Amino acid sequence: MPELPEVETVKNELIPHIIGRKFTGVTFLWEGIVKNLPVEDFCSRLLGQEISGLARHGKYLIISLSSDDLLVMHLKMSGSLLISHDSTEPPKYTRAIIHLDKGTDIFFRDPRKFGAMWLIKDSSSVTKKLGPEPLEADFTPQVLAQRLRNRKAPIKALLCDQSVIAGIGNMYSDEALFAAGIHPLRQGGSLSADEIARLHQTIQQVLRTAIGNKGASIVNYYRPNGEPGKAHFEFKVAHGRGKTCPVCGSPLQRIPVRNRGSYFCPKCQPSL
DNA sequence: CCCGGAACCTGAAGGC
DNA sequence: TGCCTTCAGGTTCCGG
Repeated sequence: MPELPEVETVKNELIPHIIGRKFTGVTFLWEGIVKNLPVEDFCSRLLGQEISGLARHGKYLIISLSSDDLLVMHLKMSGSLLISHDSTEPPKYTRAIIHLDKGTDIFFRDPRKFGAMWLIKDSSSVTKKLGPEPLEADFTPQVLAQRLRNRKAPIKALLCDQSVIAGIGNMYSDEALFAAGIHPLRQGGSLSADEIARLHQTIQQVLRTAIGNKGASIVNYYRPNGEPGKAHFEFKVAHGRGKTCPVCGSPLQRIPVRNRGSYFCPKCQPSL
């Protein structure tokens, strides 16, 4: 599932292949992937434009174009962006093929059809709803404390809320909470300053390690070259169905939080 | 504003 | 073998 480390990897590995390239067309295998305008308009506006930049905001990818258009993409749960250099056949579940000059294609593969693309003029419609970037210098323990203050929702749900912090999802929230020894159902506002400092540190550590491992490929995530990431090999609890705690050996527990499977160690992450 | 649950999707895996 | 249920989950929308 693409979260911040996966989207960051896609961005980094896509950049050398697409910067300076021009759009020569788009082939749709499922038109529902474009959300905010008819696909005909989408295609005609892209045609001939040159890609000048690629940035990540939270889990969003934003491609800047030679006009003032921005091509925004979200991989949601099961999306991949795969580079093809020689007009190879698109893999199963490819929903759109973005054709660039010099023989480069990008396959937007997405088995569950949650992925999305928008063509917009102003990135603020995307960025204004996002909280701070957890790996930026301005994300301090004090900022985290302020975002959690007086919140009654489970800390697990708040970590996954993009307006609280940008880029964290189900896997990395479970990993960060385990590393910090905090129970996923603790109310956000009940965390002590010590716990917030620990959580701030483990959020950054977990995300940085995963970026170093090029993301986690549990299901449906691939790097642009088609290879899987390796971050999931270092997961302690995330997706740990039927497993035991690597620290104390207790059986991991699974509870739904906001209808999302949350794995944790009942001994290392006590509820009070 | 805050919180929780449903809906959108489809394939994999496990139970019987 | 085959059917049924559960699990996977990012985001948005809706009701309280």
